[in-house]
Amino acid sequence: MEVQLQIRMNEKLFLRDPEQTELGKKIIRHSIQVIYKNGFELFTFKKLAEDIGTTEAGIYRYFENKHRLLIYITAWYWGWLQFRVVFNTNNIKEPSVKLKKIIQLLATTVVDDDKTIHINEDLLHQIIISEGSKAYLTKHVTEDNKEQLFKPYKDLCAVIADIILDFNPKYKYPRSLASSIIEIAHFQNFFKNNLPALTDFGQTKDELKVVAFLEDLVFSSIRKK
Amino acid sequence: MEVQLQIRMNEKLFLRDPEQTELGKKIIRHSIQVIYKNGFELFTFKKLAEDIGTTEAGIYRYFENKHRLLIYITAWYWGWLQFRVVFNTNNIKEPSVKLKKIIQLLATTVVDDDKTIHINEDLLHQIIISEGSKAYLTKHVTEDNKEQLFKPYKDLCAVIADIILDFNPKYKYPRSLASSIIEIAHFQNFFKNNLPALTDFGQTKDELKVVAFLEDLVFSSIRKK
DNA sequence: TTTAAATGATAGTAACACTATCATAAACAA
DNA sequence: TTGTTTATGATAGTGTTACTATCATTTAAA
Repeated sequence: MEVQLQIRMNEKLFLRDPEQTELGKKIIRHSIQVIYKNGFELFTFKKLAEDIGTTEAGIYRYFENKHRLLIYITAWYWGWLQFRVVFNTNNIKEPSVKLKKIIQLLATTVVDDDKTIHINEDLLHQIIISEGSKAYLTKHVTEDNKEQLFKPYKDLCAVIADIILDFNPKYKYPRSLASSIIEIAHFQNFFKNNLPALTDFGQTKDELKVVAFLEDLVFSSIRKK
Repeated sequence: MEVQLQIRMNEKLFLRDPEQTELGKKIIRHSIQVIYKNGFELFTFKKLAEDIGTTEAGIYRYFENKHRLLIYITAWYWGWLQFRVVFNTNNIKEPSVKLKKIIQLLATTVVDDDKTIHINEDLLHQIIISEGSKAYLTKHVTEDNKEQLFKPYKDLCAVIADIILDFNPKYKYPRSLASSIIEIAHFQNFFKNNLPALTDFGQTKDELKVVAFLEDLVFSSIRKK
């Protein structure tokens, strides 16, 4: 039996649903590669079109602009990550074990997931680390938020916050801690590879050090005092 | 007696030193306003030139491009913040008191500093929160880093890490914790105002809640166990 | 007072971020 | 089968952005 994972996306993110057509799926797959290669600032629909072998106009039929496409792929990532969190913490009773699992999922390299053929999850993870925050660090974040574009991020955050409360119902900052874990996981990963002086991990490529730092931080904070 | 604060900037950041001329100082002052108003993506040298009453070519004589200008003003901010940290923790013996002071400096609204006439520190602080990370989240971060463009950030981080070690010499992640404090202070502030579901601070504009969260996080982690 | 440096004014180019139009190919319905 | 949507391809065009270049003029330093 083969299981295919499909993540339902907010319809306001696109003009035409990219999951429904071949070209649409190509746009998603190739956009991840082209953003990874160029960085989001130098990423253009023209480059993407050339990579796919279509024209700019073709892309514009699916996405209003490159920023919406970025929100789309980040939203997809958050939805996918939430699935993995729920899946991997299922049947675990101990909230501490769940939290450790989550930290590991957040902070370590993604292994390409066969359940989604047209998305390279490892590249996507790298993009989220260096470009993800640009999805919401804009002047129009409030309007975008009203359209629920960041719901997958907020949902994931809520799931983690609930587990934190499960561990210690008296902890006062479950959501702030949840969003901080997510952001730190990405930032420390970026710093480790690009600005190592901002970390204690040196040039060692060992992601487990980020995990150890996060575990220490989280469990120190939420332990019952 | 009047004290003027001048922060020595890396010469690679500019083509002509903006501190040395009237137009240069106008570029810095107005760029903060125009970036604040438009956000960095929609900020252009043309808009800045119009705001100042000069021409695009005039700006290009000082800065290679808008990204270098962003690095310049973020670097200035880190330099200024380090000065404030050192100044405000001077003569304090207790590292815990120092750390609380630092958290407060990082997480609360800046009061405009009269020692630098041509810079509005409150606006600058707002820009750092929403645009600051874009200075290094690029494909060319490694080359920029080789030119020492992020030294002020790294220096500030080192100062904070030293105080953390002073509090607990056995703590294993002083630099990662320092950079995390800085980033969380900004992100939680941004989330509080724009994506409140990612925090526990609701729509209350009370910055002291971010301070309380950070203090709890930091002192839980670094206390001697 | 001479000379150099900084600024202003203007023009120009390649790329980017779109919008519009029309032809064709594939899918689907009568 | 034919007729009709629907998706795609191909091409063109517009306004803006991100620069570079040139030359005249004003301001500051020697």
